Amino acid sequence: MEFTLLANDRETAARAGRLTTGHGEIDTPVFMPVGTAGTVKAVHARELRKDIGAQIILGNTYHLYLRPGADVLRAVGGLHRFSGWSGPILTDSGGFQVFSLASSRKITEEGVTFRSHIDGSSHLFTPENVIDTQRVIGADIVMALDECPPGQSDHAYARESLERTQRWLERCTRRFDATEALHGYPQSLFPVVQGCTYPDLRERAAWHAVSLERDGYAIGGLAVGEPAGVMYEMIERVNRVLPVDKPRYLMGVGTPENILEAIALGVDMFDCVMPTRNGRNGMLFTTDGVINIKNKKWASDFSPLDPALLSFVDGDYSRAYLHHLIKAREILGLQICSIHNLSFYLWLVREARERIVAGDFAAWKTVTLERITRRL
RNA sequence: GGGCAGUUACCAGAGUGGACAAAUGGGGCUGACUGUAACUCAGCUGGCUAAGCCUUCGGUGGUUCGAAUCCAUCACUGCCCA
Repeated sequence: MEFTLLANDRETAARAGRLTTGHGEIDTPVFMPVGTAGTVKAVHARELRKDIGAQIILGNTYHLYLRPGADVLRAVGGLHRFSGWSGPILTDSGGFQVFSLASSRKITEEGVTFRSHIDGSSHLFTPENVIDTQRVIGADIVMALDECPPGQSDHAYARESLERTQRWLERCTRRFDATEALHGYPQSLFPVVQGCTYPDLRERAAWHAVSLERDGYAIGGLAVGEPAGVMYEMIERVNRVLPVDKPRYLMGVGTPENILEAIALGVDMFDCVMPTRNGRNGMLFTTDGVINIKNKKWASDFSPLDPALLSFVDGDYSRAYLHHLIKAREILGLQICSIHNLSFYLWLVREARERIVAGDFAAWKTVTLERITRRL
């Protein structure tokens, strides 16, 4: 996997680059729609590719391992073929589920034992078998198994957790380097830098990750309850250590504001469920501000979803019609909201990239944030 | 004309002597959602000079210490029979 830096912003640490994978090129900064269970919820692969312009999407090892299972994915030849998405894929290791499914898992040195949220059965995820599963899934970028601790963890636990995550990372790296891609194209392993909100731990984690010399590096364990300012500080600290010539991936973040701020700090890759989940819950991100489409005030507003017409749904459907669909719990409403919000997120990072290249990113960011964070 | 059932907050609809400003749903209003157990979740939804008070359960008049709940009567609605 290759990463080429094309431009650096003058005032901030923002940069524009290009990442080359076995399934095509990715312009950075990039936003990666989340497709946990082998589908970006409510969105066709064709829409992702053609209408939304997604360049890479996510999958999740934990969810795909439980269902459909490794046997099916091995038999079909990987997730690309299975899902009909022919672009690059990144899979999370299940590390986030250590956080989000905290009530049904147990951490040991060996790995994490989950109680399946589907049928209650127990499954041990180790650094080694998580790599093996991701080989089967065939993601272009695979993530190391990590623990994502809660934002308010104390230093003692944060350190204990980090050190275990580091040992897991070394095991992941050994397994990854000892195995080969199964489906005829290369894969890359990204370490995840943890350390909660403690600068010393973050820096130590970053140095450790860098020492393993991978194709890119992820920053995890943020936006899990800590204030945004603390998150930015952690990103800045870590990015001072990460090599400039490798892509940096901020996992699971975030709001449009979080993303622009993180781009300014030198982050290249993002993913977040916010555009899709919040969309399904009736929240629309637009270039004019945020809309709660459930509100009655949209019932007779026949204007486009977004005046900037970021995707075909924006002009084809009115706010009133979408209000109706969501109130009537029609499935099309979920599709429209998801397509629109993803289009908005992709527009946001694409525009950021152009501004970095053009040299006026900082000024554009200020004006844009003021506009898009209004509540309509 | 006769019989039966009913009339409760924006709508539907529980409640059938005190714990009732009145269950529950819908609707409405807020808020949340950040590597997805989420088309989900939480709060509010009679009025006010607001930890208290006031006015409500078709209208009126009773019974009772006390009535949305019991009685009488009037009005209206639905169904059935003629």
